Amino acid sequence: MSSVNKVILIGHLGTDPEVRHLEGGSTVAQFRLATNEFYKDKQGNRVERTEWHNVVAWRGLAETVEKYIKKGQQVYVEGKIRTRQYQDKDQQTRYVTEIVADEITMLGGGGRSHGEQQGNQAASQANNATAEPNTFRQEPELNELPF
Amino acid sequence: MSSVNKVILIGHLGTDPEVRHLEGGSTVAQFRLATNEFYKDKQGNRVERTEWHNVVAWRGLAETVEKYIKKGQQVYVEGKIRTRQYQDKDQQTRYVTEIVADEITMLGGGGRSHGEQQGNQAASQANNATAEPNTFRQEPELNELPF
Amino acid sequence: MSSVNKVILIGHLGTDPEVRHLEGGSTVAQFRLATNEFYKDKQGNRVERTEWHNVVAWRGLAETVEKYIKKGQQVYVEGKIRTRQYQDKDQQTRYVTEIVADEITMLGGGGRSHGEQQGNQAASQANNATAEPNTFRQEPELNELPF
Amino acid sequence: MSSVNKVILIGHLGTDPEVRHLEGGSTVAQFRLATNEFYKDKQGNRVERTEWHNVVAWRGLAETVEKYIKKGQQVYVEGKIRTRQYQDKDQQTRYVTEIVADEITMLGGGGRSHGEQQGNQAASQANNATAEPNTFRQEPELNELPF
DNA sequence: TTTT
DNA sequence: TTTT
Repeated sequence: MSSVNKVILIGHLGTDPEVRHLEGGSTVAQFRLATNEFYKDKQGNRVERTEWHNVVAWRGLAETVEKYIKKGQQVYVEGKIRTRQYQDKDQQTRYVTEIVADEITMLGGGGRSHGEQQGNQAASQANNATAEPNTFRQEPELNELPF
Repeated sequence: MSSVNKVILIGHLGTDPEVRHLEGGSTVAQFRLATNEFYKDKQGNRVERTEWHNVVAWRGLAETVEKYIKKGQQVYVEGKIRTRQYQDKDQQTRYVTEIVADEITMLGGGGRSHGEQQGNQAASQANNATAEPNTFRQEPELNELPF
Repeated sequence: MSSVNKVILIGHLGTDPEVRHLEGGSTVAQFRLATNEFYKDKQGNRVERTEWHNVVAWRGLAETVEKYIKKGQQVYVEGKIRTRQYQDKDQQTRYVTEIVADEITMLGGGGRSHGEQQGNQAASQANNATAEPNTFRQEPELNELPF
Repeated sequence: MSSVNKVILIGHLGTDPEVRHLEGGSTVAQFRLATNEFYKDKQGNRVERTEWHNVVAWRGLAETVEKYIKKGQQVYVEGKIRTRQYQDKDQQTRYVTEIVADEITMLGGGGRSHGEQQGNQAASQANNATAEPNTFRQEPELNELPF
């Protein structure tokens, strides 16, 4: 206890979010977010490496992702790391590490692709009244790990 | 480009660090760090969930980890997320997500176990002169992903 | 818009928190938190510098601070920077920068001073059920800047 | 000791950076960075509040700021809080709180104003080889507080 | 496998 | 003094 598990990412979405509406009424949105780093290999060559993060958003935040966040967009994501296990098709235990988002902010001024500007305005209205436009926060709530 | 990949953890080590001295002269230290969260399940019962993070430190930071960080200790870790793939014993591709540490700080005032206070003093001397005692930073350097 | 203003501090309280119960029913708690850095001056001497942060907590978080956080304790504080102005006794405009806390976590295992261990247990019960014991979060709410 | 003092900001520059080249050869760059928050006042009206941060960058990071960062640009800033005192014109002690930057990343894809895209490419070459293009890091060094 |  |  007395622990902290915090992740801060700024990157671009590799695909449109996948959204599922669960039987209990919850919504889950998932997308892959790319961050990049550059380093020199042993030969002194400059190499780019892309890290792909599995971002998951729940409930209200998932619904906002569904409406306003698109492939290619640059976003700020704040959340926590969670590794969960599942059985693959051969019944072997596999692990996947995800970033469970608490807050997602659209960066870059928007307006880059079709309808995005409208999206942002709508987002402002849909959003929690105390948050900034283009910033979406997960309401603190039960966190049931329903996978 | 223009991306951010940052992780901040506070937790306790589940085991002593494993340290390897590579043929090229580099040192790598790895340990598992526990963070805990509490939530209510659908029946309203309070459930604790432990997240285990794979922390990796390189070079000077690894050597400091080897000397001063022990099982059970509470530490602050700042770093970045990196997922790498490897072949398991059945030649299947597997993925593991790690936290590559840039900075590790001992918390809790030390003195909890044998020789720790001495350890901290030695650490201050071993450490980068501009950093705080008990705070260890990775020198920015080539980052060759040698796994 | 689309902005981020986030502060993460780990330090020790310089004094017991000052708590005020406002006429509207709100509670405010304030304390000074010390962080330390070490650097070399131009003569190569090692110098320690203490930074004192003005931390402010509101409502439920303030009440928790009042009950469980004491002078000397090591805490993790997450929040945002806010500079506000006021008139000093000579009617001159002065500025003070504060950290408005969203989350406070007790570090170091507690038990260092009188009754602290009991305090932590009580804290677990008083706390938001989905949070960790020893971690206290501000409920997202109207943020009226009543100073 | 064992402390953390970390600030993460995403905002827009209110003015072009002011850059000074000190007699000792050091360079300092300063700019004001705006972050915004929205809240409801007691009457339920939605109010915007802008927080202005004093950002300071030193040495190589200052030179990069001088070359590539302009008024209006959206940037990510990582650094630490520092409050310093000075004597005002009436010989009264005044305090100012600043964010001493360790890392500055240009956001928003650039290309918004004249020559910015070229600027980014030049920046990549000027920059530390292991960092990302558009991300500029302070080299860890003596930190002499020369104000 | 940690911690309280 | 920024941005949408």
